[in-house]
Amino acid sequence: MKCPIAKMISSIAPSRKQRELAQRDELILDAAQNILHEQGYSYLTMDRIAEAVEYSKGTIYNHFSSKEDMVCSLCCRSVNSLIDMFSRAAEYEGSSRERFSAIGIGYSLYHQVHPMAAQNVQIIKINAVREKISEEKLAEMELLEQRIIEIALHVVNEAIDCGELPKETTPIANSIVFGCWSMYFGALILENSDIPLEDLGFSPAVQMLWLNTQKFLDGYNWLPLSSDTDNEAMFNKITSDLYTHEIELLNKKRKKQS
Amino acid sequence: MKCPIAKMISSIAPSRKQRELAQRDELILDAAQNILHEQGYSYLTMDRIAEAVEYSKGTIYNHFSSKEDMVCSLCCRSVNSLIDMFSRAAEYEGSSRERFSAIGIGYSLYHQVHPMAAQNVQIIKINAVREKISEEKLAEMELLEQRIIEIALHVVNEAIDCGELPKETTPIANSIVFGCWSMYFGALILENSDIPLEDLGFSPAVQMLWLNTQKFLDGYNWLPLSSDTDNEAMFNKITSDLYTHEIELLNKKRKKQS
DNA sequence: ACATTTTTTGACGCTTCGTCATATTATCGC
DNA sequence: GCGATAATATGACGAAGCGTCAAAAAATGT
Repeated sequence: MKCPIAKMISSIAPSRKQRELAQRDELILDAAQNILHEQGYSYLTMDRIAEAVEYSKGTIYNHFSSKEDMVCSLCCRSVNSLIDMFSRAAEYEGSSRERFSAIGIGYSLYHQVHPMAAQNVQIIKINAVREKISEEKLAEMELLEQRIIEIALHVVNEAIDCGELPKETTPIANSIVFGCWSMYFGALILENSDIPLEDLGFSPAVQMLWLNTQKFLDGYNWLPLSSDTDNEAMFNKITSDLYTHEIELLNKKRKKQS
Repeated sequence: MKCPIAKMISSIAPSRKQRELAQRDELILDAAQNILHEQGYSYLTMDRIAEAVEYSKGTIYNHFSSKEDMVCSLCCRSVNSLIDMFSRAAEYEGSSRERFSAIGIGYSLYHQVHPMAAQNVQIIKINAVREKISEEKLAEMELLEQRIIEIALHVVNEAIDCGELPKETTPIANSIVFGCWSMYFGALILENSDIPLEDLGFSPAVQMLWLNTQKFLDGYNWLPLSSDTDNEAMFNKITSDLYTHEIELLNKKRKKQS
């Protein structure tokens, strides 16, 4: 439960020592991420991390109160990256609907490049795991989640304000964000677990996700409707305008695999 | 890895011994479910289960090759219950859209009554957990999943056949089923993990889920559109026509809690 | 140069999983 | 019924991993 170092880092004036510690935080997280990536979650143990960073286990525990705490920190890094991507998407020049769609594409893309990030999120959503994460880390996570929701919500509200998304009797902004969040999150997990979706007759998840998002937004009458749009062109334009970097990484990955 | 008894049960002629063993299977699962329900997943250990059923640990391992295998079996039971509910929903008299909506309501309802079932599903979707489940059990699970998807898919195809759901250039039946599956599954997990959705400004998940499903189906132009329907009345009618039993259980649960 | 505080270390205790040699029970031929 | 053989049950045990803490080492202050 105790984790003396972590608390120090969060103070305002970053002394040399504090910087060093923050740096080691990252070092440890990098090592963990590596192990996770190369060998999978079952192989991730505190002893192995300690060995990888060449510090003792005790020192690791000065940075992270538990293994779960560490995985949660990895998730925080992921969400931070997502916040970056979402922010870019939210400022994309184009219709409000394009901006919102861009967020979805970003989410898909990020998790294609970092499949193991998805696993981590999945893991820390389990209550039995959550109860082992420190209060502070959970609070940090919640804050980040709040921020990322805010970004999506903001685009929806812009759409309502400019009339591209009709106001209804019930407040819908939250429902739309929640709907997409759950849809993308659910698809991610289903895609990521070894269930052979293709054997069950499904197309690639990303493709269905794109179609479903458009239909979902159509259902809310978010203009312009997908029937008035060349969706494939829109997808490609957004991707190349916003996410060239991610596409490059993805291609590199695919080359490596083959 | 070995689990001699389990294999015997699956043979065709059910002798007295085999019936006894199948019964003990259930006994163990019930005990596990109980512990899970009362004390949570972290408290679920093989020793405790053994103690609860008054058999030794070795005997438990004759029935289930691992703890994860057992949780997966619990999930199989859940999916079987869901298949029952879905089948009822698929035969509901009413429009195809009502039948499909009824499936969604069933899913929501089931997991409201059995929140811990959701946790189990969540857990066995994690790859690090999956790799500890026996091949046979995973195959069983996949078969059940296939059957349940089939039910939903069938309703969609009926809708296409009778013209209530317009055919499009791309095949959409799978996308619709996958879209709902991921949306419900994702919402379930988000709702179930201790994230305070309400603090983030969200309404109850079930409510949003219902709205979002309707909008989603509207997007696909599945007739009759929700704008031409009294959705609340429809929700209530389906619930009382099909799920009185579940509603009763839910009310009992609520009474207990207060 | 010494004292005090901070940080690091890894051996240790504890929990849990899953196994396997042994004990117990059931089955069957006679 | 009875002894032999097969099937099943048992729980002590080894292995692995988490998290702790007293003691060692390093840093800091005087």
